This record gives sequence, structure tokens and C-alpha cells, in this order.
Amino acid sequence: MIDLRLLREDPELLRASQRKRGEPVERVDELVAADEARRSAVSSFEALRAEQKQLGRLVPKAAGEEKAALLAKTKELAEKVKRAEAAVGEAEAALRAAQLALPNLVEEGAPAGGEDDYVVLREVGEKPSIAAPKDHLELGEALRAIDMERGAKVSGARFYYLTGQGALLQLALLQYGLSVAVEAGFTPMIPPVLVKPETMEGTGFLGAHASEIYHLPADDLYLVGTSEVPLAGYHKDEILNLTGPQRYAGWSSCFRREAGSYGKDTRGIIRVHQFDKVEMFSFCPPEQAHEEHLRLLAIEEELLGKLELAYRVIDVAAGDLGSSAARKYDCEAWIPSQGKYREVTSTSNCTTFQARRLNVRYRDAEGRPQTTATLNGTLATTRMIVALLEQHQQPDGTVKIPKALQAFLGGRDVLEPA
RNA sequence: GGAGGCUUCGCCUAGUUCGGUCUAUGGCGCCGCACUGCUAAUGCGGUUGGGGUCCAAAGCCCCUCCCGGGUUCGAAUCCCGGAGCCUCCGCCA
Repeated sequence: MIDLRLLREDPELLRASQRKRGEPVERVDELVAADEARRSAVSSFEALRAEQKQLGRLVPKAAGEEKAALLAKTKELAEKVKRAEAAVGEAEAALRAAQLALPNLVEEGAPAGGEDDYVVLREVGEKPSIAAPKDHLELGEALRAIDMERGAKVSGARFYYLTGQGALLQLALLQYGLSVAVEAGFTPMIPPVLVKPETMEGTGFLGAHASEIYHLPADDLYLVGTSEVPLAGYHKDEILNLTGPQRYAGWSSCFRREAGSYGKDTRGIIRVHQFDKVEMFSFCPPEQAHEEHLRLLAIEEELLGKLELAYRVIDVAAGDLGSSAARKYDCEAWIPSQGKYREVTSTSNCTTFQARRLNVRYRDAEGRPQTTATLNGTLATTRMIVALLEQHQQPDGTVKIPKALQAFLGGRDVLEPA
């Protein structure tokens, strides 16, 4: 949700943001109108209510005819108050709807345009030159690390088993990721992966992404698509004592329906319904959010570097940010079998947009409650296995394990076909 | 699944019998001031949050006693529905 004070002060800023996203500018003016309508409804209600309270206080003191007259008057007033109150309720609902319809203000500097208008900030590491690279599934099957067939037998398409050294590799990757986070001052968290509708809604995932999410109707709970959801909800309706960023690293399974992606990435574990991820999440004072965002990106890059992967960083264009993010950087690892870079991490600065919905605040230097900023970023995830296997494959069918992971694999430095 | 109890301004708590300055009591904590060589102790004052009005501040006003309805001129208080927590029973591990 956008800050209504900002909306009143500088609607043009928001219109410009909408243009940059390629979204309708009218949403801004609709919100301005809804805001004004609400305030006028509130004023009328409050005036009537004040009068009612004042008269009501006279009732017990009055007697006889005077009292009867007073009661008649207050009764009439009570009717009006009730109507005015209902009008406020409607105006508030309309305002909320208009507020939910407007995405976050895009950060200055983010590229304008849609999905293909990203800007490549840098390419890091040397792409391995592999003659006729095998893809991760071929490698994974030879290593007996990935079993898609049985995943499909048991659960359906886009499900898989990680087996043997594949399972160990994922655990090593996630543990290493978590250890990097802990070293950087993040509190490790293992959150619930089923959340209530209000939590899912608060994080902004029930809007355009609603069809991406698994819902359990019998209990009215949602399976999270990322631990960003339970981490963001962790401090819902709280006022935090923040001086700097409060950082959490959540380790969880993630569930995605992948509706509308039929036919895309059907081979292997690039796009699956269930995977595991260590996610960074920060609550911080808004003026520190930009710096924190760069910090999250730096941590992601540090990890990719330690995994000895070639990758590039892109500055995602405004139209591809999603509603909550003001700025987003993706790291994309080189996938030799595809000859392409593919997203492995993504970090977003949601400024105060998400926290306002969830009502997460902190006290500023004057002791006044203010909305926090929230940021998130991927640290380690199942998808990285794809890049690890493919980039580190050897002509003999083995796969080298990067030094950083060896300690988490009992010192092993290579995966070998079983 | 069944029965009962609880939910008040950061925490604890009074108030709910019998509806009306409850415009919510007290303690703890916190902040400020005074006293003191410093600390402690003590005294005095302040301290829920949201919103409206306003250029702004002050002030004033409205909402907020778990949530949503209802009764009433008037609800923390009465009625109905719901949520959360706790205890016991049952069931499953």
C-alpha cells in the first residue's frame, strides 16, 4: 500500500511511476478520489457523533417533558449517526480497494519498460567452455542425484526426488547459505510453510499471483511460495525497536503451482512445484533501505562467487517488478546446456509498501511509530544445483564440488556417477 | 470432536454485580524535572495506538477495553456470533 500522505503531496510522482511500469495512470487519480471521499465521510460522521455524545450526557440530568424532548431528538440523531457510520465503512472499503490496485512507487534509477527491458549491470566469473555440455538432468541421473520419473509417479509433473549425493548436495548448499547469512548477522529461522489468508494477502501474493499459490480449502490455509511470506508476517501488527536493519534468514520448502507455465522448463528441476530455499529478509528504517538492498545483493554475489559460478546481475525493469517491489536485482547463473543465463537469486526492496499492509512499524528518533521498510533476497535454493552440476561438470562425467561446499559434504571434492 | 475458563492503554492489574463525567484504576517499566558530590532512594509530572480538522504547531474532535453484529438516547459493562490462549475428557501419534 502506498503512503496516502505521499499521494496527497505528490500525486505526479506516482503517475510517473505508473508510466514507467506501463500501468494505468488513472489508478492514481482513483486513489486520490477515494482518499478524499473517505475523509469527507469521516468528517461528517465525527461531527454527528460528537453531537450525539454531547446530548447523551444531558439525558440523565433531565426530567419530565424536557427529558422526553431530549430523547426524541437523540433518537433521531442516533439514526443519522448509524447511516453516517455505514457510509464511512463503505468509503474505507473503497479506499482499501483503490490502494491495493496501485503498485509500489518505483525507485529512481530502475529501468523503465517490461520483462525484456532489464539492464545488465555486470557479468562475473568465466563461463566454462565445455564441448557438448550435458544438461543438469542427464548429469543428475548419472550421479543418481535426481529422480524425476519417480517424482512424477508419486506426485505428478514437476515433482522430483533428490537422492543420495543429490540430497546431500542440496543440504550442503542450504547449510552453507545459512552459515553465510548467520555470519552476516541474520537470525536463522525455520518458519511455518502454511499461512492464513491474511498473511498471504498482507505480503501481496493474493493479487496477481493468486493462481500461483496452493490453497488448502479444508483449513483455509495457503502453502507459501517463499519463506518471505512467514518472515514478513512475523512482525505483523508490531512496533519494533529498530536502530538498524533487523535481519532474518528463513529456511523452508517453497510451493508453487506454476499455473500458466505449461511447456516451459519441463525438463529437470529448473521449474518445479516444490523446492527448498534459504531466504534473507530485513526490516529496516526506510532511509536505510537502499543501502540494505545493495548489501543483500552483495551477499548473494558473495555466495555465487564462493560456489565458483559464472553469473550476471540484472536490474529488473519497472514493468517486471511485481506490485510490492520498488527495485529488484536478479542474479542469473550461466547454464551451459542452454547457452543462457537463468535466474537463481532475486532481491527486492519493497520500501514501506509491504510493511504498511502488514502494519509493521518501529519508533523513530522522536519515538513516533513509523512504517518500516522490508527487503528480501534469495540466498541458496534448489535451482542452484542446476548451475552447480552444469558448470562444474567434467568430461569424465564427474562433477567438481566448489571448495566452500566441501566442508558441508564431509570433505568430498567431487560427485561421481554411482 | 466434547466440556469449562480466560482476553482491559508495553507487561501485570482494578472495573463488568445493578449500562451514564470509565473522558479507564493501581503497580512495574520507560521518559523528563527536582533533590543529592555520583549512584541508589525519594518526590513531582508524563507515557496505548489510529484517524479527522490544520500550511504547520498547539488545541479541539472521533475511534480504540480480542474481533464482528445486536439491544439502547447512551455499551469495557447486557445479548448473539466468531477468533486466540489455557485446562480437562476423547481420539491419534
